[in-house]
Amino acid sequence: MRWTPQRRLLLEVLDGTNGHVTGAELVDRLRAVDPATTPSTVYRTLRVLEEIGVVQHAHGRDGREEFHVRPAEAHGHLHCSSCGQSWEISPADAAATVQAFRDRLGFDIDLSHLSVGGTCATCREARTR
Amino acid sequence: MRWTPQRRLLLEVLDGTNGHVTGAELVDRLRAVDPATTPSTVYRTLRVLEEIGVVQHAHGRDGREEFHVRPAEAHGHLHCSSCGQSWEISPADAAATVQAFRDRLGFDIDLSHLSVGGTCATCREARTR
DNA sequence: CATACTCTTGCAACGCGTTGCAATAAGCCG
DNA sequence: CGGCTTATTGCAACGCGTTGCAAGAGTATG
Repeated sequence: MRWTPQRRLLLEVLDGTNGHVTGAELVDRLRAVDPATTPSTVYRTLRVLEEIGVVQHAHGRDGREEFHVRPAEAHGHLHCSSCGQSWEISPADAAATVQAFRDRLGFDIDLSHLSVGGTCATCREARTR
Repeated sequence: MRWTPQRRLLLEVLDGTNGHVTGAELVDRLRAVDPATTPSTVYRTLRVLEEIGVVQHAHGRDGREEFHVRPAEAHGHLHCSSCGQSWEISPADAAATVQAFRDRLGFDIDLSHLSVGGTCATCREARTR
């Protein structure tokens, strides 16, 4: 792995980011610092960073990429299709599900890539009221 | 809702489809019948069909759209990132998960849009062996 | 320090899906 | 049947992400 200016910059920007970012957002922030930034380089670098565990990505409800920086633990995400908010699924909450799929179907869920759509408690109450 | 030739054609092609199709595949099949087919019309029509329950869509592991035709029941999908195969999650298997999220987080999972990545039993065994 | 090896970059083009807008054509009503 | 309203279409352009390829720049080596 080579230590290039572009990668240095991407890591800097990622450090200034907490939580989730889409690919496009990252490109924008990078361009704000270095207008010469190229999307292909950014996305390629993100893939490399994912391989070595610096970021993880999943897909939002619309299929767009969302990157999660330096995750303490693998965890999935919840997206409310009504209010648009999103939350992390705590490892504790996910564990039972992961276990259930492993036991019943032998399928090993990739938690880091898990993105679940639906309706959050608040929106559901607001709707049924 | 208007009954146009384009919609008629799309429904015909959907009828000749079992299981899952990506948007691009549909456009290709439609073009094979009518070369004048326009992507925007196809995707717009698919959205309409989804609203009235004829199809449902989720996103594959790469974020691309996958349409499911005339689903008997809402159900999620499992995608193996190793062999690329995909399976339906039976309502029975999904029920416990849906219930768990509702109970613990108040979150109401949209099963029809659920797409879970991971490693299938076969691939996992092949790998650990 | 110069050299070679090969990993990275930028470019240009592509693929999938979406959107705004003007033109078209369904379906309704007299 | 003919005209009217408005849903639908096609076009063109855009947004996000990917890929092939040749040029460029890290890094290790002598």
